[in-house]
Amino acid sequence: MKRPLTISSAVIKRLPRYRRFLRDLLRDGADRVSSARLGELTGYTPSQIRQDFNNFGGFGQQGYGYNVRDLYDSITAILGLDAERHMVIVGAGNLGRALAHFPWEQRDGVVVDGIFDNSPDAIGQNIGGFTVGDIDGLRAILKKLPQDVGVIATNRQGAQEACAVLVEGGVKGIWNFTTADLLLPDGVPAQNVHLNDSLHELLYRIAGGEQA
Amino acid sequence: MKRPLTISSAVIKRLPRYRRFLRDLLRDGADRVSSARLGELTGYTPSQIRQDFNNFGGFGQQGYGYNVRDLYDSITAILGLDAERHMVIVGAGNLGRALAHFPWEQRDGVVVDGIFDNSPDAIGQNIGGFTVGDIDGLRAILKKLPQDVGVIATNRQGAQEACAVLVEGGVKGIWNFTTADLLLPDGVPAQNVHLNDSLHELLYRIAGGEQA
DNA sequence: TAGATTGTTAATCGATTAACAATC
DNA sequence: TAGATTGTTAATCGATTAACAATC
Repeated sequence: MKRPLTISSAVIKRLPRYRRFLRDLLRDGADRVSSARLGELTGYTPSQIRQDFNNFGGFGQQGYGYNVRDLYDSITAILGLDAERHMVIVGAGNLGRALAHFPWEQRDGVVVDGIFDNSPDAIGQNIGGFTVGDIDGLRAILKKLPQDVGVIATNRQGAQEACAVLVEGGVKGIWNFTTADLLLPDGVPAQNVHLNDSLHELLYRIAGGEQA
Repeated sequence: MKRPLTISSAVIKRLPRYRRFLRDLLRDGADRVSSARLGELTGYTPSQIRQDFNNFGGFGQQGYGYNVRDLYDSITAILGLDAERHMVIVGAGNLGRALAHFPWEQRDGVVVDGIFDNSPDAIGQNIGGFTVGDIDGLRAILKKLPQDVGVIATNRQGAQEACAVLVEGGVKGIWNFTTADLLLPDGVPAQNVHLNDSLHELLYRIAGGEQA
C-alpha cells in the first residue's frame, strides 16, 4: 500500500464513512463488495470510490471487487486506527465532559488519559472516572505518557494557552472545539470543530428553504 | 440583497467565519474594511472574499471597501440569525447536556426550549434549568411552540425515531450528531456533525506527518 | 472462455485565483 | 482629479464523473 505525498482532504473526509459501512458489511458476514454496491450504501459514485481507493494504490481485483476485511483493515491503518491512540482533554466544561464520556476506546482504540482545567471549581471533580486535574497535572501526564491528541474544550480565551501547554508536552495533533485560530508549529495539525458554524449553516439552509 | 437560487456549500461554510471577524472589528470600532484586510484576518484571498459577497449581490463600494456594520448585519440576515430561532434537543446523554448548556441564546438568539429522552433514567433529571421530558413531552412542545431545529443527540439506534417525531412535529431542520443516515422528507435539511469522523481525519493527518 | 469489475485515462464540472475595467 | 478598491470576467486549478482497456 503506497502512501502518496498528499491526499486531498476531500478524499480523507470520505474514508471514515467507507469504514463505517464496511464494518456493517463485515458484521453481516459479507466477503466482498463492489464499488457499485458501496456506492449504493454510501451515496458516492462508484467512479469516485475507485478513484479514492486508488489514491492508496488500489485494494481491489478486477472482476471480483474488494475484499471487505482487507479494505476495512487498510482504511483502518490509513486512518491511524490500527494502534492505540492517546488523548487528553483540556477544559472540563460540559463539552469536555461529554468528550471524556464518549466510548472512544471501545470503538476505535482511542484512550482518554485525563481531563484538565484551570478553574478551581472544576479541579478535583470526578468526571467519568477521572479526577479533573490542574495545568501542572496536565504537564505531568504529558511527560509520563506520550499523547497523540490534545483536545481543547476550553473557552475561546483559554484556547491558545492550553494549546501551548499541549504542544510543549509533545502532542502530535490538536482537536480544537473553540473558535480561536490557534498558533501552531509546523507539523502539528489542528482539526477544528466549530459547532456554532455548523448550526449557522443549518439555519441558512432552513432560511433558504423558506424564501425559495 | 438578491438571494440566488443556489449558493455553493463552500461559500456558506465561510460566512460564519466572516461574521466572527466582522464582530471583532465592530467591537474594535472599525467602520470599514477592505477585502484585503478581511483576507489577512480570515486567511481567505481577497478575490475569494469579493466573489463570495457577490453571490448575494455585493455589499461594497469601489474605492471604499465594505461598511463593517452593514456587512455584519447582512451576513447575520443571510444566516437566518436576525430573528429568534428555537431548538429542542433529543437525547439527554453527555452530548445532549453539553448542547443544552451552550450559551446559544446569548450569542446568536437561538433559544433551547427543552431536552428530551426515552430512557426512564434520564427523564425527570434536571439539566441546565430544564427537566428532561419524555417523547410525549417532546410532541407536546412541538405542538405548543414551533421549532426551527431539532437536535439529535441520541445513540445511533434511536436517531431515526427521534427524527420522525421531530419532523412530524414540524421542525424545519435537523442537527444530527449521530452516525445514522437519516431519512428525511424533501425540504427538511439535515446538518450532520460526525465527531468520530473528525477525530479520524485528525489521526490520519498525525499518522501522515509521521511517515512523510 | 465469458462476464464482471477494477484501475486508469480522458472529459466535465465547479471552485478558486488573477486581472482589470468600472466607479466611488 | 488621483487613488483605492470593488464588481466581474477570464484563466487556472482541482475534484468529480465518464469511459474503457486491462485482467481476474
